[in-house]
Amino acid sequence: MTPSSASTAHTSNTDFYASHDKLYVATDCIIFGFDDGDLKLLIFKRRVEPDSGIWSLIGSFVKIDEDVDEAARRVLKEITGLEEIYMEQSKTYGKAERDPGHRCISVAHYALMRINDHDRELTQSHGAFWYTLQELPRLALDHQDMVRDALDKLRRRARYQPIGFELLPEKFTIPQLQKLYESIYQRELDPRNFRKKVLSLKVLVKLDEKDKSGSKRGAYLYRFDSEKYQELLESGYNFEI
Amino acid sequence: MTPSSASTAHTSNTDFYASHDKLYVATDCIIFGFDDGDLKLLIFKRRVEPDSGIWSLIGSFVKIDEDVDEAARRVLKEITGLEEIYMEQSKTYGKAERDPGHRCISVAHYALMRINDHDRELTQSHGAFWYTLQELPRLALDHQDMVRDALDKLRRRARYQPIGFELLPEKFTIPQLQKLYESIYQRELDPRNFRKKVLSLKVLVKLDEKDKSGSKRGAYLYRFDSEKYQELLESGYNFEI
DNA sequence: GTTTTAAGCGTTTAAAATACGTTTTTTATT
DNA sequence: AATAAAAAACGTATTTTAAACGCTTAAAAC
Repeated sequence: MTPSSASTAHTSNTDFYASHDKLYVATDCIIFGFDDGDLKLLIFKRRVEPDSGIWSLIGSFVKIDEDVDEAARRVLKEITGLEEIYMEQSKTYGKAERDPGHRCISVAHYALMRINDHDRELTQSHGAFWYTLQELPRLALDHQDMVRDALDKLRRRARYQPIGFELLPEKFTIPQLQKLYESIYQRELDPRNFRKKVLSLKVLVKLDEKDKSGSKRGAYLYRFDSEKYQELLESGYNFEI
Repeated sequence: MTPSSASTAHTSNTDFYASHDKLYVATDCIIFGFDDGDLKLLIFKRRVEPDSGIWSLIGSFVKIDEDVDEAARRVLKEITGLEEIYMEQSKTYGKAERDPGHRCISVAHYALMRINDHDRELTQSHGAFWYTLQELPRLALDHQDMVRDALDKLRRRARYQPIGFELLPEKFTIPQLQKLYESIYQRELDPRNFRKKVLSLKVLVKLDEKDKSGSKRGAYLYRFDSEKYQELLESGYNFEI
């Protein structure tokens, strides 16, 4: 009855496991999106009792034959209809008392997605809505901590991996990209220095189109060149923004 | 029967949980130590069947009423006899097939400790030994991945948090500190620039003692001033090495 | 006393970050 | 039709930080 992973335990005493038929494992998703110049979070208003009306992250139990990250992808698909979403494991929340009444460990994941991409009706039919970080209501359980920690990880990772592009449409302008980084780091950046910096990374391709929605003059559209980025990585380059 | 954390699931369909009485949660510890100029890892040779003789990380099941990080601390104490060890959650390993035969999710933690501090007899009585990263034998299950990922996280974190000091004795010399960073990053550093950099951080206190073990001339001992570090942090300073 | 070795202090050069000026393109206004 | 307004795009100067390298010092070994 000793599973071979737990066989790594240096004690072979596993009899406390007799009562372990009540340990649940779940996953909760911190879903980030960028729209209207603001970083937003997709949260969910429960419609069923108990706790109907309380905002929380979207989650689910992990099935017995399912990878934990697969469970997170399943949740994302159910709520957004999308399969190819950038996702990272954030942190596992394992306090014995974090969920009153039951022992449940949650493996949080954060996801980055383009808000326009997904089926707005589907999310609304689930009672899910986008909130800016400023407007965010109080969340259930330790979900507040989950958001804080995920944001922290997102900020750190965005500095050395080009994950920002996951939040923008395929084609975007430099000023749009700047607004994204400003909303992630919650501080203003100098437009001239920002432009210089991102163009020096050599992973953006300038297109012949302009986007006129943001200004009179319009700004050139760019796209992220992931092949070029891979090449650069392989030649020992390190991205940093 | 719906736990309220999983109540964050937007689906109330929880009947797949019927078979969940066989989902185990464990923790495995990646224990780093620094000795003799080298970064080392404490690993464990199983003495009992099955898998006797296979090297692996040290781990244990999480008890039903125990915080996950508490479980990791318990493991650390059992194997080293120490309670106050620096520890961070690393990552959760949740592939359904990671442990042949049983469904077991493992929440890995990495720990940093001073090798001389701990009870060598205790570790040896558990069949645990220190190995350098170069000498590391093949490990059981996905423990190889756990080591790689933990090392990656350690490297990233060591750049912006003064965690290196957890691996050194209370009093240490600048050249010792340099060797530590060299062994973490696996590359040589210029001693003159390194000295300049760490002293500019203003968190080391020079003592009136010298350590003569490393050279004829001897090098001044320093200690890390954690109060000063906290002060600096609060005044918006950010440590970076 | 001379050699050897690492510690400790310093300077020079290169690169990166920051601050800020100017021109360009287009729409709106008079 | 001329002009003002606003953001985009490009450029330069300054400051800060990182990298490269020289020299002196202290103490043991010969």
